[in-house]
Amino acid sequence: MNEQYAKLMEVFTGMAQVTRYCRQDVAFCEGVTFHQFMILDAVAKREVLPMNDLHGMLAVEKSTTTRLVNPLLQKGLLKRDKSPRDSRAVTLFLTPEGRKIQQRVARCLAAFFQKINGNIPAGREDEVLEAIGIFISAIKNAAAGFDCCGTEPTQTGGLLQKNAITRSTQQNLSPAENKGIRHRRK
Amino acid sequence: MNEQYAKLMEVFTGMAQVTRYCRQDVAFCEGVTFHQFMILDAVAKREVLPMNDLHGMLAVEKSTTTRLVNPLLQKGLLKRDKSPRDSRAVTLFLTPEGRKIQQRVARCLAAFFQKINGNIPAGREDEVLEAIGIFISAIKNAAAGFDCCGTEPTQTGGLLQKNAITRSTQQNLSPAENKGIRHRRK
DNA sequence: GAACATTGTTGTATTATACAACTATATGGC
DNA sequence: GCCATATAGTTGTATAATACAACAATGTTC
Repeated sequence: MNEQYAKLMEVFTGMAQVTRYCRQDVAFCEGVTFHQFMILDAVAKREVLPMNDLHGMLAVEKSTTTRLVNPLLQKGLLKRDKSPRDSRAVTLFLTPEGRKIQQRVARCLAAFFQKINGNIPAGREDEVLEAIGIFISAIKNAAAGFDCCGTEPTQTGGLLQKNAITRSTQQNLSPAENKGIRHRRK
Repeated sequence: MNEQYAKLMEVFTGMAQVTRYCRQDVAFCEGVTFHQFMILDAVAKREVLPMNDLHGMLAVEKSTTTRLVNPLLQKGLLKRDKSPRDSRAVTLFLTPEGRKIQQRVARCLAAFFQKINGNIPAGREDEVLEAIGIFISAIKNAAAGFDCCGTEPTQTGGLLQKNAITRSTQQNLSPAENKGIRHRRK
């Protein structure tokens, strides 16, 4: 059991390292970052993607979705439309330029993936991929509603939302006691 | 091949989601974040950990290491020492409080890990874990020196360092003239 | 001992991200 | 139809993570 713990810890460490490789602010290819490409790819797959679906795919807050999508709009790779069914909702689709970039990056990525595959012992590629899938699902399920120290119910139900636990214990540093009150503007 | 691509893309998406679960700024347990715990754990394992080793473990720049360690020092969970061999170098060790927290969080984490294991089909736990290990190594190897679109040699040799590719949209490179002004101590 | 290399910190800038408050729209009960 | 409430998205604000550059204090080499 203790050994299992050590192994898992190592796995998480490895995942953290790998994750940092796909660094968010670094352009992977064609001027888009890895995560930006994930969005392009998701849109490409669906042709027209409701913004609302993106929150879940990225596992982030809706405001974050907005901000992650913004640079792609600014670059002219994505466009927005109002949903005809619900005029609050927004859908995303690729511009011609966006489609071009998506395809180019996909080709680059395929090369990367091939290199990864080349580093997996021959014949075990499928097995390994399947195992990762299992593992990821296992984590997601374990994470859903898991509350380590009983700090709080945390029944927000989000798939991976574990927020709300004492947002940082950051004390002093910059006092900045301007705990400004929310003023309605306009 | 195209299917392989789709599968890998899905895996990366899943990893991104899972990673965000271990959100960096959110306390996981006992007031420390997941990543902070990784540091505590690393120190606990080695008793005395040279700061310099941490860069690689975390796969970050040295300045980042400094800043990631800082909150743990402030909380009194870690202390620093000068290395006796090299007075530039710093080593880290746990305070009694730090040891206590590390153990407590480790227990929480063990529960989490157990839950994960519980979500893996019975009898396949080891197989799955091994596969992840293989996969992570494969990515690391593939990432080392991989340059998607031939933007540049990028022969910096770091294990996962892929920096230096057009940092964001930043165009105006700082002129080369700031290159030789190194000595002006005190 | 001077030139260079290494370790760590600090200055600066950018991205990712959440939460709260807000706007605009939808929906269900009456 | 009208209100109360719910939902989709945006914006204000704040913080963390992170890199790179420049620096300081040491070590190393010849």
